[in-house]
Amino acid sequence: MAVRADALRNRETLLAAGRALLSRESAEIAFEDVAATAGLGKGTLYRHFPTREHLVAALLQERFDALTTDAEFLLGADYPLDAVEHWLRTYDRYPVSARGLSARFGEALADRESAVSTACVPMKQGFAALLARAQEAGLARRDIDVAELLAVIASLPRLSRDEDGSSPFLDVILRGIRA
Amino acid sequence: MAVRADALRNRETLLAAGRALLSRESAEIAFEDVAATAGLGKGTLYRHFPTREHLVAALLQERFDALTTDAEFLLGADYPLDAVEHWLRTYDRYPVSARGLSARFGEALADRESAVSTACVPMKQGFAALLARAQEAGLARRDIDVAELLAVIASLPRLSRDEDGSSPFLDVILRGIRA
DNA sequence: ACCTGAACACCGTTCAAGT
DNA sequence: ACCTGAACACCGTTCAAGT
Repeated sequence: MAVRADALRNRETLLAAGRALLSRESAEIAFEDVAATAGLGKGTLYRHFPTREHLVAALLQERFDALTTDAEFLLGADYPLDAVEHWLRTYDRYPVSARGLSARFGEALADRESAVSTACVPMKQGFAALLARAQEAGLARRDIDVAELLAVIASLPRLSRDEDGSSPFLDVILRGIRA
Repeated sequence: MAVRADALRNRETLLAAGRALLSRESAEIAFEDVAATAGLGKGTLYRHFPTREHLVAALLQERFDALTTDAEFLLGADYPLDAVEHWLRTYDRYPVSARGLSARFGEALADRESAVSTACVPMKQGFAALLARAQEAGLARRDIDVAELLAVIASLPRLSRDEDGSSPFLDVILRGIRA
């Protein structure tokens, strides 16, 4: 049950390499290259992260956690709908950047089986609570699937981005959510 | 300048093979397999379709054409906003199905350089005209990027689909479009 | 003018051998 | 218990030789 020190260190090295690759290339990452950049064997990479999805999930974990905290905090806000919109803007602005990553993210969020999907369950629940409050106040529509909403926003084409990193199309969606 | 008969026939065979592959597999298509299924050499495939995008564009052409015709027809409708919504529902329901295809489609639509993008210029223009009419009537918002709107709808997660093939999330977007 | 398929390269994945 | 890298497989792409 004890985790060897070198195993832990390797895991960190792999994550660092993954982070570097994801932020550099706008396109796709050669999974193999993560191992190479980390200076480790391919087998080690596969041992720690069975699929590239698992690596992505681990990399996004911090962001998920931050967003979960945000949601919990906003639960105490005065205006439920404002809280929902504020959270979604933050969510959208989060530089899931790195092109392919956001697309993959969107697909994964909608697919309940995926590694990323389970990694962000708390975040989803946090936002669902926020939304529920707005719905109960009669401010938001009830026919909204949280997973789909988040997936759509995550995969908003990253082309037309404003300077602050937000997507102009988000306004259309926010407006569509209101009751 | 004259096209050889066998070249034309091969092109059709390749398209048929591509169609078959795209409708069967829910996931991705091995580009190579298109040539194999068609019973032709890889070189022939590459001659006709330099990238898999070009093949996809050719396959989608009929649909684009049909949608362009729809848009032209609806330009004569009585209620501009209804016309816009009707057209978008048809667009959404079009079984661009085959999983990966719709995602690829969404990305391509947003990317002006892509082969798919140029293939659907008339369709985009047709819809843009419909939308402009609704905007002039004060029924639709003006801050809408046509390419982005179509790209988003095309990449709506294909998971939660109603029986008729439409996405429930489309309602959120339609509502968000209204002035 | 077009077609073919061998040949090369790249990348994902596994696993026997090592520590 | 974990790491390594050779080895295999698959697929994309090119191109010299053929018709």
